[in-house]
Amino acid sequence: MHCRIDPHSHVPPSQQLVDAVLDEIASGARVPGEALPSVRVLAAQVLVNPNTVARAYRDLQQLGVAEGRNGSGVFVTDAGPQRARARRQAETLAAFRAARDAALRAGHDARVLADEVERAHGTQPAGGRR
Amino acid sequence: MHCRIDPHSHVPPSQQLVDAVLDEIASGARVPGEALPSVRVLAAQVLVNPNTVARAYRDLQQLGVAEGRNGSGVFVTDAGPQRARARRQAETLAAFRAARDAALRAGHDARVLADEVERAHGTQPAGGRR
Amino acid sequence: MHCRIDPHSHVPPSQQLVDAVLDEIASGARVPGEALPSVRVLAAQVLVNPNTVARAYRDLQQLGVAEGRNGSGVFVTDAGPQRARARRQAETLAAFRAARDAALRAGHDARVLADEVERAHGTQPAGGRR
Amino acid sequence: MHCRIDPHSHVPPSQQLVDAVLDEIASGARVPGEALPSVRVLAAQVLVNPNTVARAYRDLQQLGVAEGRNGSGVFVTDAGPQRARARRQAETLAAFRAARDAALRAGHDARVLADEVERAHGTQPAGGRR
DNA sequence: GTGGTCTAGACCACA
DNA sequence: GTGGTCTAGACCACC
Repeated sequence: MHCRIDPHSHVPPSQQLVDAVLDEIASGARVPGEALPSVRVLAAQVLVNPNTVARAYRDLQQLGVAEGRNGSGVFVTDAGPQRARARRQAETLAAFRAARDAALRAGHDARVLADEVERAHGTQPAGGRR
Repeated sequence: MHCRIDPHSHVPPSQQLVDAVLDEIASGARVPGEALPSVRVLAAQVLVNPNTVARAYRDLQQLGVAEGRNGSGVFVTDAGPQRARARRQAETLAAFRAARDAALRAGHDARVLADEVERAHGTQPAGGRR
Repeated sequence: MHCRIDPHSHVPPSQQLVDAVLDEIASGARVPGEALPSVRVLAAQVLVNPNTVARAYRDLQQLGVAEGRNGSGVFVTDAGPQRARARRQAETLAAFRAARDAALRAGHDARVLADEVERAHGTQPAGGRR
Repeated sequence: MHCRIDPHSHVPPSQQLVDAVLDEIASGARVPGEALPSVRVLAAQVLVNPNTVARAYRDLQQLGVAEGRNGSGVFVTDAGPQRARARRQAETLAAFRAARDAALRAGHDARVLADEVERAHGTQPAGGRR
């Protein structure tokens, strides 16, 4: 899991985790039937409380992209990749438009912003993971 | 003040107010020496508690963008427009980049995103207000 | 009236005015029977609302150092100088000790502070007005 | 936390708390990484509303002297002692000079005031805590 | 348990 | 009328 949790962000850590896992599933980095990292392992890795990870996993199950099996862990569902992709694409597009509007409203030039996107294209491959 | 407070957003209402006022000052819709809406009036207008508006105004003063004059109101400072512009431009650019990265990571095409920016150029004039 | 009202101070403007007038009476710059500046004149001079001056004058009368006569103004009482002196000396000494304690607590050197007092002696004559 | 909140003072309780905490950090009584008393505990201790303490802690964070960690408490930052010292020394020196001027203006003798400082030297050690 | 924010209502001082 | 602060009690998310 290549992600950094920003405790100063307004979006709560548990949701940052959900988004990160959705990204991994959507990008194919996690395939159906594959297990997610254990709660305590992931908690140690991203430096948050295990309860926070547990909550994120619960949310992922509620979204239908993951399922908990007895006591053996949490696994990506068959429908996971599709749902994750749909959800993340819709979310990020909406967020992108909102950020674009705010930036234009603040006086940024549309050409400069478009250039920010084009330039990032090489640096940040579309389907890759961070 | 043309703004809507979204109580479901993760960003707290008081900060939404701060951002809205910064936008107005940055865009020139409020000029130095001009009074902001009174706490009570704005509170009634955006349907939040007066304390929430008071907190936003307090933050604006702390940013050096507005100053409260004892019993007569809160006014835009001389340095207000400059500081508001600088702050909003930095904030929105950072948010734009973050949203761009998230969108690319979710699989959106860079050319499509760039097009989103270009197309919005006419609809959303750079210096305009919402 | 040589005084500046600081609207950013925690001590309210009306009390700053009271202190300034007490200083003048205590120092002998205003003698018994002498009229204080009219409310509106003083208000214009120190850039505060006439109500604020009126309140200060009311407080001065309540302290017994000034008395309002019919409609002709507010005048220094016979006991004014004595009371003003007593009050200001007690107040300023207490404030001085408190400021001294806070400064020492913050790590300032007592010798340096004492020097601040000695050096000011020439600059700031003891019985003078600012 | 050895402090008394004076509800009759013109300086608001939340700022009295800020000053008290700054004093503690500046004096070394609280070291970087150390937690401040919890909002609720301190509120009970000094007999103010928890919101008042929360506001003081918020101000301390905004000064860069403390940082809130999400659910575990508020902690002194690495730069805390340095910033607290700088701020308190500047504040108390300014207040000392103002009190000195007022005392001189009220007729106190400079030598007596200087003596007040010297005499307190033994009683009130420079780096000590109250 | 922790802090962070909001709502609601009050008081104060100034204009 | 204005802003500024406090109190009181609630909700949320994290530890």
